[in-house]
Amino acid sequence: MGCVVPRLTDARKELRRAQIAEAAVRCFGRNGLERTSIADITAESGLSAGSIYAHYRNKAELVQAAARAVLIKRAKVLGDYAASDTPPGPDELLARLIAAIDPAEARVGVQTWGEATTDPAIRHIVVDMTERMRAMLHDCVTAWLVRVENHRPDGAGERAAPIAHQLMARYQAELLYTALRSPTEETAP
Amino acid sequence: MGCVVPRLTDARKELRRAQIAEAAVRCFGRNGLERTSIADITAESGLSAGSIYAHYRNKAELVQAAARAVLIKRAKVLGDYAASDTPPGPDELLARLIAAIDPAEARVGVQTWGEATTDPAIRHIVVDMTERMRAMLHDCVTAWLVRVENHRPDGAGERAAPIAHQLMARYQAELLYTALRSPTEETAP
DNA sequence: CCACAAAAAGAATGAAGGTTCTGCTTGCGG
DNA sequence: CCGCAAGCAGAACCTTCATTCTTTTTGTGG
Repeated sequence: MGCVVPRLTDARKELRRAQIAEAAVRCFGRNGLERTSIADITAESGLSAGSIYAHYRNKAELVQAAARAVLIKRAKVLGDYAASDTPPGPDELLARLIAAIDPAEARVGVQTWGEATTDPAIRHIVVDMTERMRAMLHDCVTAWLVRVENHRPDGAGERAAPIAHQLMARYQAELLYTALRSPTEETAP
Repeated sequence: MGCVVPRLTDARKELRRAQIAEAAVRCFGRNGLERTSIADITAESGLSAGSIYAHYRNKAELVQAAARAVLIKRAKVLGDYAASDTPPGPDELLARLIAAIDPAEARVGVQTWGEATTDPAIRHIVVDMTERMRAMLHDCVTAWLVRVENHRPDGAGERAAPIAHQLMARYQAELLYTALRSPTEETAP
């Protein structure tokens, strides 16, 4: 008895989902969340509409997946610095984060902000990841404070908060500027 | 001979355009740029579809008008402080600007950022207004520098630039947070 | 007052695109 | 090797608007 077999292993399934999500991110970055049709993603991913709907219930879920993918990738960059044993100072940290911004992903990121203003699911994702990133920034700054200013670990946390807040603001502003700079022209020799 | 007469005077026409644009801003703030149909604006403004199309060539133009309206209003608030003869310091200035943020308009503002990533017309409006606001911020800070630090006017401009840049970043971040905070619930006693 | 054209209303149109449906393909347990 | 269900492709469907067209209203110059 029992099922004859599920055809795609979980890992394969996740791979397909990722493949679709990545194609979606490229499309979104090029044409925007709403101006991207399923047909566009179909063309970009090489899969068919039916296949896409086998992996995502609807377009909204795809948008959420794309948003998550972009934000997670961004958080990962920050995580590397946070885990580093030689934490860079705030300005240096910001500079590195800015240098790591990918224009296409910045565009999708800003688009998700717009979407988050009305879509609760997206908003949750954005707010959640923003808080997570600010926490990592906070950890980073705290570590730096302890190293450079020889702060006691307990006092450093409090001092780090406004700095982390400001870093986040400046980083987000830079994301916005990057997204607005050269939105279409990118394939120049 | 000659035309019998144009029925609406220019002032009246401009009033209608504003009426429509304001209704559009309300709708956009509630449901987002793309999820707002002409029918929605029809209901909100009390006018008919035909009438709207008599004042705006298409929806894209309406979106542009809404974006302009929101940004101009924002710039006006800043302009008042810039024109003031007792310029507030950067932190005070920022606090006042933040206090003047209207949640609904913040939402539309953020939505236009998202749209600007792919729509050249909107991008132009957003970039243009952003630069204008930064310039006003710069003037504000310069005036304050001259007053408080007794800077020579020539040196003050250079010193003001990074401060204005940072203020802008923090202001925009605050706009984003406001837009993400309580996006739907607003009509509570 | 009248006539006339602008302006408004609202139904009609048509296209676009998300979702579903119908078979064909395929890889794996037996 | 065989068969079956999952994957997949792609056409079909159907809703949802943006936009246009037709008709009615309205305000003003003469």
